[in-house]
Amino acid sequence: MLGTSSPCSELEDQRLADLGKSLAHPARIRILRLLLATPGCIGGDIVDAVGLAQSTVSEHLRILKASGVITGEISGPRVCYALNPEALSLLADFVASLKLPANDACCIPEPKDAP
Amino acid sequence: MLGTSSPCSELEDQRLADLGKSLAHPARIRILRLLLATPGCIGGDIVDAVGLAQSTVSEHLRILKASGVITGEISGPRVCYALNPEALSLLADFVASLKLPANDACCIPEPKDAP
DNA sequence: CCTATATATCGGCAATCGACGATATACGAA
DNA sequence: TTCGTATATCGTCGATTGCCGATATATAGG
Repeated sequence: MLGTSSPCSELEDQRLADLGKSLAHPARIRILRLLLATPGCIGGDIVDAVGLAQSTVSEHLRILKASGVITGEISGPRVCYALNPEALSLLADFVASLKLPANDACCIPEPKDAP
Repeated sequence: MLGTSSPCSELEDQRLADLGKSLAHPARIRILRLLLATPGCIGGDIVDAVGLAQSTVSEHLRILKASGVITGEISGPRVCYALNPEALSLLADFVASLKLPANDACCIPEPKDAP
């Protein structure tokens, strides 16, 4: 039906929501903090730091990786996780746009009702 | 200065996660966009714009209000919703901090001192 | 080869989320 | 007052999430 009607809303809303979801759990925030603070962080240390089961931490890492916020590179028997802050640029820009005075940042959401 | 050294970043992690959760749904992103693009205060128009049931939209508005991202002021028979971008400052600062002098030195510091 | 380590995946369970319709409440207007 | 509009809340349902233990996979080393 609609599909490509909206130039910049539908898809971007979903993408922004995915990025928000990747930040929507304290364990994932903590993981990001650890990656920021640790020069060359690896998984085992993350498990200790967050205090959850290894499988649970692995799942959080999977979510962060899926949203692109972190990268995981196999390095021998371990995996090197690293921040990929560029993935959050879209979210950062959106949040920043909310602080600007009332302007039409992108496009005005249109009612579903079509003429 | 800000905090008290930070014996409990756990609270801040939770606060950041709550803010992230408020952005973790495309309908809520869309509502924020609408509030940004609309000069006046609106209520019922939001329901039309997101295309969900009125009770569902009200729930999303409640979530946004609970996290402080928007404010709702009673204005006659309607409610005037408005952005409160300051509530997102904590999240914005956190995201920005991830981009800073980040650890460019990826990965493990070599297994040099292997036993 | 076999063993130990590190990470990923599977199965299951309780809790939360998102959606809806129905209903309740608050206010202005007639 | 009563009526109509606008928003909030309630009850319920299916889907998803977060957590765990157990197991699978991959690699380094003996």
